Amino acid sequence: MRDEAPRAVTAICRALEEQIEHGLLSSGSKLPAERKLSELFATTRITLREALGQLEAQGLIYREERRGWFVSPPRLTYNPLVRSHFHAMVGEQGRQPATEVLSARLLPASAAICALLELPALSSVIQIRRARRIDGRLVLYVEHYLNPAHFPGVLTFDLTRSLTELYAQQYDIFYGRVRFDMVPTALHVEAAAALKVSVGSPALRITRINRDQHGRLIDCDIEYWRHDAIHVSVEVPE
Amino acid sequence: MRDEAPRAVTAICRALEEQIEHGLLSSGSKLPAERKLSELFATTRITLREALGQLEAQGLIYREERRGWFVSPPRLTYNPLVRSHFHAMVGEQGRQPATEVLSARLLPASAAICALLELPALSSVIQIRRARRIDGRLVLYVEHYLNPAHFPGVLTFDLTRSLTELYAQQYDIFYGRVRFDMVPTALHVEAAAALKVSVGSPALRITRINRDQHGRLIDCDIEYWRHDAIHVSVEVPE
DNA sequence: TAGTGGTCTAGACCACTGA
DNA sequence: CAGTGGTCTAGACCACTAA
Repeated sequence: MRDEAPRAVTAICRALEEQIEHGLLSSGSKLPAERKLSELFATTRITLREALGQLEAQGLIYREERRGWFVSPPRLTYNPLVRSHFHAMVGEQGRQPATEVLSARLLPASAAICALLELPALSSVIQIRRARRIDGRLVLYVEHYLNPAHFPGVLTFDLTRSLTELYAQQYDIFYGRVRFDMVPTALHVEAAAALKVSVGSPALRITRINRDQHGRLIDCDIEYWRHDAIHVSVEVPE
Repeated sequence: MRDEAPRAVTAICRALEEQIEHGLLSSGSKLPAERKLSELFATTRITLREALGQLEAQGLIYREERRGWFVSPPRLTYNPLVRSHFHAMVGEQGRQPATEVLSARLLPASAAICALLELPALSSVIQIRRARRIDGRLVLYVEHYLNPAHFPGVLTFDLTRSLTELYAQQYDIFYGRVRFDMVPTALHVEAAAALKVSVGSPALRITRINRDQHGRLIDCDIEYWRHDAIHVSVEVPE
């Protein structure tokens, strides 16, 4: 049943795993070129890339589009039960956060967004698209959709900040009930482009639907995390 | 920047997605042979398999080792905050659960298990390995590790049942605090063999560390879910 | 036993990155 | 501009599944 075939792909994976574990290839460092590696392991690039793909699936290495393969840094711990935001969470774990705004505008809500925010047909929503980094590495692509009724003039503020803080300081709005939905999936074209990785890379999609202190639906986020950058932790009390 | 290249792989993905969405290929049905498909799309098997791999990453299709490709059924909703167990959860969602025991025995605890259960060095633990199905499809491989001090004679019972119920009925032990850790990763050799899929298939690993009503660490589970079979949902109260 | 998926070879061209 | 990754071709053999 188990045959432990000494497949070429398996052998390459083992060799690279071992080098990484023992710190010969340290977190964030770049692997040699694919052609170099395929020569080193006496195989073809196709076979070598299959091995790299498996290590990527495991979350041990990752790639940046056209730049090569790198050793994955440790995962960020994400606790949905703790009210926090990206910058605080990353900082608390001793890492460097960064945010860039890709676009921010009012647009017609798609049917899916209308459903999430319980808006009537043909509503407008404020969409904010952002990309976020940890220690310089792009790890998260987010689309925020805000109910414009609650956030007049929000597009005039600095949107690289935490929205949580902005809501509190400018609108006296705080998060109340929140619903999280997490689905392992792959990056679509837009998310892949924003994170500078190839379409179809594995990802964890986290959808958040947020209510405020009065129980009103105020906004929702659709987050795409690189699958190797995150670790979700939930502590359930008695 | 965006170039929307009409790549062969992308075109194949689009075509198959469209057929699946419109129900021409229904949930659970088998795709034609790879050679047939590569002929149909006028390309090589390598290229075709790249496209299938992307659809697999998205969770739209899955494969069974050496049996072919199938359209993925809907995901099971998994809510860590709701105390339930596999059979109840699956049944409530209108699906057919099934469990098989792969092995059950007392063995020396690995260092990792000692740490999770806070056992002294060189302890023994009870290991139960099981595979679980939804509507006939293998979706979950689990390793349970029980502190033997709390469960004398547990190996003599029927272990295809829910352990939650067994603990309650035979030992008056109920779950108290529970800690969940969820990590997107790939299936290792044992898990892949149990689920009859290829090593390195994407998966969601959920580690549960369970305490009883007295706050004692009683057991832990290491679950490997097929990544396209699950959808984690968490509702956070105010 | 026929057909299928799993694996591998040995190349090729292009677009882009980084020096 | 050299080198790299992204993509693709056109085959091959083997082990296993299903009839």
